[in-house]
Formats: sequence, structure tokens, C-alpha cells
Amino acid sequence: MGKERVTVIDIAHAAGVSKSTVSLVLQASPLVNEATRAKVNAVIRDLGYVYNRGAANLRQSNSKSKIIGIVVNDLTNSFFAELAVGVDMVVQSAGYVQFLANTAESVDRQREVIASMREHGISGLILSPARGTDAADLKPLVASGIPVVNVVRQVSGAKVSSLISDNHAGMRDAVRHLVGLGHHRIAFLGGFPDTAVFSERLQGYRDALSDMDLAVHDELVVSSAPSRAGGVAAIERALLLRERPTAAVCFNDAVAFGVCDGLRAHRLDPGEDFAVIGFDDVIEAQTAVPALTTISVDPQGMGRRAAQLLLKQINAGRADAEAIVSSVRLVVRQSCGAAIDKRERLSLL
Amino acid sequence: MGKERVTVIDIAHAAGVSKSTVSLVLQASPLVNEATRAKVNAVIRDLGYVYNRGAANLRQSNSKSKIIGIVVNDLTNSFFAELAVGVDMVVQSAGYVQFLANTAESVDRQREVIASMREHGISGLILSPARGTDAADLKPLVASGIPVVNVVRQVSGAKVSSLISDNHAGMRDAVRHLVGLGHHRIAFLGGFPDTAVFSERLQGYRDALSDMDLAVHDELVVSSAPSRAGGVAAIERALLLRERPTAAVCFNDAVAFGVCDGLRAHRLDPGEDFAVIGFDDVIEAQTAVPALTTISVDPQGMGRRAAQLLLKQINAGRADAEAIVSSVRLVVRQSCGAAIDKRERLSLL
DNA sequence: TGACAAAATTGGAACGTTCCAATTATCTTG
DNA sequence: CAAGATAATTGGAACGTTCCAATTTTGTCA
Repeated sequence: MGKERVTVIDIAHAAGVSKSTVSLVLQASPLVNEATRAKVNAVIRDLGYVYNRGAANLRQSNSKSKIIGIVVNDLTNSFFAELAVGVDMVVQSAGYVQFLANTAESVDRQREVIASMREHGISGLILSPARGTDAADLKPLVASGIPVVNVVRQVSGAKVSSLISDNHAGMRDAVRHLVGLGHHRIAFLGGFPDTAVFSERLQGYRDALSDMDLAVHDELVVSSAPSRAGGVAAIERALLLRERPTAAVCFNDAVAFGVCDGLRAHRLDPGEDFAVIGFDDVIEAQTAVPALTTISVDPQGMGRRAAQLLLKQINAGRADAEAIVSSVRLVVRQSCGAAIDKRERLSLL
Repeated sequence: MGKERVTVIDIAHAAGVSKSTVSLVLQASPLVNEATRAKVNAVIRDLGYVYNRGAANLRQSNSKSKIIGIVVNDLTNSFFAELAVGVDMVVQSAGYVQFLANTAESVDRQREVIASMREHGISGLILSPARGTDAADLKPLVASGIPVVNVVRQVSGAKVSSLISDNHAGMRDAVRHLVGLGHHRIAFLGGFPDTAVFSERLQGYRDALSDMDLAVHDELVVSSAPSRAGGVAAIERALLLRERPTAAVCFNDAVAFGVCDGLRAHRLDPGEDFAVIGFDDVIEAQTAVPALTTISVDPQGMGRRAAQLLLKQINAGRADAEAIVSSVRLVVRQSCGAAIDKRERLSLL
């Protein structure tokens, strides 16, 4: 049944008007008479017509395709799933539909999916770039006038907008809180040093220490993979230092969980014997034991904002690069422990 | 710069051949001479040509759009994020790209996004239907010959393929395990009774009890929203019974977590004083305290299988409804406790 | 080399829409 | 009611590709 599809011409025929009029009705033009509009709409419903955006798009400007692309580096990370939901909310209600692709940190895969999306005529792209993404990878996109908004990570040298969380301020607040609790040997654990996010967070750590008139010891900065296993490795190394840290800020929550694991392996109780602060506030942070003190970044809100920024650029027809930093806030839970002087009083006196 | 785009005609011109030949090269036809192919490909690279699938699609059959749709009811649930990743893996490597949309359980939203996807010419759809989805909602899809694969949930009466997990067997195994530990008053907690998933799991619960020659008490079946809050409410009601249960199988992991919360509110220790088993094996299940005993369903694998099934139907050009049930397995952790007779021995003797 | 087959290439129509310029219908108003 | 203004409608070209049938080129062999 219904093998060959219904076109605007079929509608025109059935409604006794021209295809041009039907087209006008389709785009809700004020030029068409109310009665005609009603009749045409009725026929459209009756015949089960479905609009062919491909055909429309062929005639119109590329930027009216009503498709945006979103590519993330790790959708299994709930941070990005939330981000995607935020994006989806605003693009859906703007009548857009989103291509979503996962790169799993592979730049090759990323190149492929971006190429594929271009072929399909996306009118904009939201990208959380895979590690190692080069500015040249984005060059053709911006050259052809497709707005791009980078989220979470930046790619240096690319003339595109970006929306990243305030890594510097977040880490600074975390360190300040620990100092306020009485810690002065605070480690910075985890993360790959060759990323912009790492540099920003590290700088926040350093600045906070300086502000509080504490020395910055490079030995206390231990990089590792930004994963649970990486966290275990990092705390192992930190505990080998002749003068041990009493607290740590971690590159992200996954590292923080690993650090807790590593501490327990050394018969140390995270939150009691050692203070730990993470970054991201993933869902598990609040249910873990001890509940993780961390920096919350509201991924869904970031997704919404990224989408709004992108739509703004699409509608403006031109995309002047704009860099937005999204504010973050410290969420205090159990893993950072109570003030250290209480414990010192107990154990030393 | 580069405002107007490069078309197949520009390529033809530059390479000194006709547009037909370029088209042949584009689709890797064996009809074209090697030397010509090489020359054309070189020009394509030089001019930075990007294939316009919209235009191609206009001429070709609808089912060659290389776009599939995937719509889920809750992407913030990591189960669905994993599922989407599984789908993405196989469609990506088949040269497809996926529209992903989140309905947040709204059938209106679902209707909108499916309509939108149709307009864009998807060649197939993977759908985890929102609650209350009617077979009529899918009718136009299948009428126009677009293959649909339902995942996780079925919609009765719809002539589409489905891939669901073995709810009956999963719940049966859970109950058997609890009976094996010595429980005989086992509650079934959470879930909306008007869903197929609920019926299947409940039936598994009932059949297991019958098989083990235990009575089925309807009072022990307490439905609720399939959420953490719902779980709290359900266990509250169950604890009011004159003859309390000593264990519970839960509709899903979220409910199970709520049940644990509720137990603690009553000074009962989940895993010690009361056995709890969930369903789904979400990521948090292994890190929670106590770690949740649950039924594992491998969402990523389901995503892969669903995508394979869909691609098969797209390529076959016809979609005879196929119902696949994906096997599940019990993962024993702490929340179901040790065998009850040990505890009884301690407390009673 | 002539005749035929096979290989390679080609122009034009078609896909379903939008847009423009042009036409026709309807309304105002003196 | 004529005539100008405005409202409503319309045919045809265009978008970038694929497909078909036809044509040209190249190869084979007696």
C-alpha cells in the first residue's frame, strides 16, 4: 500500500490550487487566503502528506536544513549524556533535529562523522573535541560558513565559539576550602598534562595556594590518566613522598574515586584520614561512600546554553567567535572531611 | 570566502569530463576507467567538494538516505545512553548517521520528533516508546515502508520488530535466588502495572514462586512509580503488612535504591536485615553501598543488536516483524544478603 | 583494415521543493 | 462604475544529484 509518496503537486491537484499556493501554505505565509489555507491543510491531512525537507533544502540556503550536529567524545560518561539532553531540549523546541555521534576519543572517527554530517547539510555543530583535535580539522567547517560551538574542551587556534566551565575558579575554590579546613600540603592528582583543561585547573590550584600564602610544590602535582585507575596510580605515587600530603584536589570525579580506592588500600579512610575533592559532580558523587565533595558544573545547563549560542549564530547568519565560561560551584559532602585541627587535637594531644 | 558551494558540475568542468562520469566516480562504479577515476578524485580533493546527500536522496529511493533515527524515553538514564552508544557503533561503521532524540516520556514530544525525522527521510527507526504510545502512532511509519525496531518496551498491536530483554526469566532467576537463600515472604516492589514490562516481570515472579511451591500473595505486590522515590513509597507500604516480607525483588534498580533508602529510614540494614534485588544493572549498582544484586542486561549489546536488525531490514527492503528477546543474567552482590538460615541461627538460637 | 563487440562516456529528464515575476481576483474610492 | 491599489494565485526556472538511453571510444579478430 501507499508505495509512491504524496507530493505537493498531488495536494495542489486535490485541493484545486497550484503547487505554489500549497508551498505558501506549507511555510505559513500570510499571503494566502484563510479559506484556501484551511482547504489545503485539510487535504494535506487527508492524504497523509509528509514534507520533504531534502527537496526544500536543495532550493534553500544550506543553513535552513533544521539539522544540527552534536559530537561528543564519550557518551557513556553521564556528563555528556546530560549535555546532549540539554542540547536536545532547546533544538527540539526550535524545530531542529540533532545528529548525535560518539567519537570515543578517536580523531579519525571524529573526522568521519563530521564529514558525514556535512554531507547531510547540518546548519551548525556542537563539538566536544576528541583528544588531539587540530584546528585544521575544523577549518573546512568554518570556511563553508557553518557555525561551530566547542564545549567542555577548546581547540587552540580554531576560530570558533566555545563554552567551557570555569576550570580555574572551580579548582581555586576547592583548594581554598581545603586550606580553610586547615590543610597546607594539598596534592593535585590526575589528568593528562597536555590538555587545556588540565592547565586551567592546575593554574587555579597554583593561584589559590599563592593567594593563601602557601608554597607550591611541584612534587605534589601528579598527573595520570583521567580515570579511576589513573586515580589509584596517582595517589600511590603521592603517598611515596617523604612529606605526605593530607588532602588532594583531583582532576575529575573518576580520579577522585580512584584516589579513595587507593587510600583504602593503604588503610587510610578517605574523608577521615585524608581529604579528597573531585570535579564534575557526576551522578554517583552523591551516592558514593563517602559522598564526594566536588565541583558541580550542571552539564544539562551547559548543553542548553551551547544550543542557544549555536542557534543564535545560525540565525544571525554569521558566527563571530565568542568564548563563554560557565560558572561552577563547590558542593561540600563528606569526602573532604571536617576541619583538620579537630582531628589534630584528637590525635596529637 | 568559498561562499557558493562546489557541485558535481564544477568537478566535471575542471576534470574535463561530464557530470555523469563524476557521478559514476562518486558511487565507485566499475564502469569508469581507472585513469579517469584518478583524475576526477584528484579534482574532488583539490576543490574541496562535499557530496550533497540531500540532492542525491531526492533522486534515489527513500531508503538510501543513510540516516536512521533513534528515540529514547530517558537519555539521562545511563541505560539508554549506553544503548545509544551501541547503536551508534554499528550505524557509524555502516556509513549511517543517527538522529537522536529524547522524549522524556512525553508521547506528544515523541510524535513531533518522529514526524520531524520522517520529513528528513530516515531510512529506519529504533524506538524505545514513551509510556502510553499507541500502535496507531507507528502506523504511518510502517505504512510508508520504514522499518521500525522497538527496544526495551513493546507496543502491543504494532506490526514492528522488537528487541526486549528477557524480563520473565530475569525476575524468575532473582526470586529463585532469594528462595535459595531461605526467603519465603518475598515482595515485588515498584513499576506501573499498566506496562508490558511490568506484566512480564510480575509473571516471572509468580511463576518462580509457583515452581518452588510457594504461595503467591497479592498483598506482596506493591506498584509505584519506577523511580527512587517510588521505591521508598513501595517499601513503606510493604512494611505495614501484618506479616512483613523479608526480601524484595524490585521493578528496576532505581526502585531498589529507593527501597534501600526506605529500609534505612526504618533502621533496617539492606543486605543484612532485608534482601533487595534490582533489575537493569545500571553503573551505580556496583559502586553503591551495599552493592546492588541485580539483573544485568548489557544495554550496549542490545543497542548493537537492535541496529544490526534494523540495518538488515533496511537492506532487505522489507521488514517482517521479528521479536527477539535478549537474555539476561543475575549478578550477585551484597544487597541480597547471605543465606537467611545463618542469620536465623544467630538470632534465634 | 573492416566489422563487430565491449568499454567508457555523455546529454537530458527527473526527483520535490522554493522563489520570482507575472497574472488574475477583489477591494476602495471618488 | 472606472480605475487604481491591494490581495491572492500561478507557471516556470532553479537547486544538485541519479538514471536511462544513446553515443563515442577502444579493443578484437578474421
